[in-house]
Amino acid sequence: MDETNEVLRKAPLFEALDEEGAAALRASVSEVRLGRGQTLFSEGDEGDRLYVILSGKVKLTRAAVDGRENLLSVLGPSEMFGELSLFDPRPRTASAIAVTDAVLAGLGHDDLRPFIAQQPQVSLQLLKALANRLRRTNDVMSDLVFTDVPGRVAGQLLDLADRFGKEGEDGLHVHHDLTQEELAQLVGASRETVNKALAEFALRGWLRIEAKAVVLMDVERMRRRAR
Amino acid sequence: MDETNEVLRKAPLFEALDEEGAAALRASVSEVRLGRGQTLFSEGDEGDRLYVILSGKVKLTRAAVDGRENLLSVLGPSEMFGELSLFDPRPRTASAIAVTDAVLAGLGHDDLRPFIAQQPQVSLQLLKALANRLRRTNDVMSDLVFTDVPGRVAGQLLDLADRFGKEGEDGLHVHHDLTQEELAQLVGASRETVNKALAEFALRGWLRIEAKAVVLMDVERMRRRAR
DNA sequence: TCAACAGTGTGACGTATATCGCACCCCGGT
DNA sequence: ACCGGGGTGCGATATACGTCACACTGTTGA
Repeated sequence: MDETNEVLRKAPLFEALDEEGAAALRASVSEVRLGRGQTLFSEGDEGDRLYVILSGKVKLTRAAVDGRENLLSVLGPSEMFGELSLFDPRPRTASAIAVTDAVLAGLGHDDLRPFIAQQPQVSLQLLKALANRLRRTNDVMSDLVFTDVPGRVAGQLLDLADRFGKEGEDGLHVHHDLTQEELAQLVGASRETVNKALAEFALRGWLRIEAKAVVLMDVERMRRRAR
Repeated sequence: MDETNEVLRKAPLFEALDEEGAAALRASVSEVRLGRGQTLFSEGDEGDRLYVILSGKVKLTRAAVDGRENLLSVLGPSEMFGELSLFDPRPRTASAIAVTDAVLAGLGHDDLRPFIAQQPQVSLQLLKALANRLRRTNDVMSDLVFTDVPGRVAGQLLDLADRFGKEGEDGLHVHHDLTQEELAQLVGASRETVNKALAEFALRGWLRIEAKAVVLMDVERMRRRAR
């Protein structure tokens, strides 16, 4: 539970609180452990909990009637999800599935409510988080309209690099933990097209493909290709 | 200024306040009048004001480098926009342009801040509004991925019908005030394709096309076509 | 140790949709 | 009254991408 506190401290929601408040909030946190591929909740479920990722990665997905899937986002440590149901008590509109083994902190609506009422910083922090998410989502939307598949793949890889990238000898290692199928669902394209785009980038020497990871070797060119 | 108060009273942000608070907030409101086609603010501008539409319609647009445009949304009376910059003080990420003559109430960051601190209902209301927007935006994103252009057009018309529709003798009148070009930008498609989709719907007797409006005559079929 | 299977790589083909081209029509301004 | 331009209707052509098909590889686990 020590690393729990460690990561929670960095989560925006807790950062806003004084030591006392943070301790009180932590007390009502429940820990959840998920194995790779395990579902935390599904579209349509009732839900009144918000989660902060302590370790691992989680994907948020939506399914069409015919079974096709679409990834809304992939989240990593210290990131938050499931807040929508707190302010808008309707069934979940996406499923949450662990991409890797993961540990989460779960926080109920009722536990959080008093903090919203008494500590304006908390609501402000939540508002910031939502505003940010909305901006990002709008960006993704514009990309879907304006940019072709290779461009979206490049953009998505750069985004993943920002969040999960580690600088190395031979380039920027992005261990995204996604299959190409999942990457395809994330950019709204078919697995095959994404595969071909990746192959093309590799051929040009812009990146190297590894298992569930890529190594970016020419970030500048990737950036130009994305827009 | 009487109708101003009338519409403001209905706006979610004000609904949450007691009479006293609402009066105080209204006092710091500034009124803005826009002519059709006039720009309120542009992508990249600094901005620390939020707007509530009192009358008329406003579109939020983003432009690609090559000049193509994409409509994020079209908003009508009592709807709010520009809040993102309040919690996340970065330049505006979209332009706001009047689709019809319009009157807006503008509210500065600094005017609103004390209310967020002291009246938790206000932040709660804002959180609800943002959560709702996020859900809608995610819906639109899924549509872009899953649904073909005619489907998206049908869906968008139904959405506009919900917000601007008026039941009439001969069907549900949706006076959206958009050119087909704008409608196309709203669903992320070309003007021509949207035109053909509309023509197809009209041919089947599902709707009638009027100047900057449509009359939905078979909502059920439209709804089935959308998903 | 091998079977089974999930994930990946790549070509052939079909199709939705963008792009281009043009004709028409309505409406507002001179 | 008429001209001009923005908005619309619609066919011909080009193309990016999805779908299908199959072969290859690596990993898991019996």
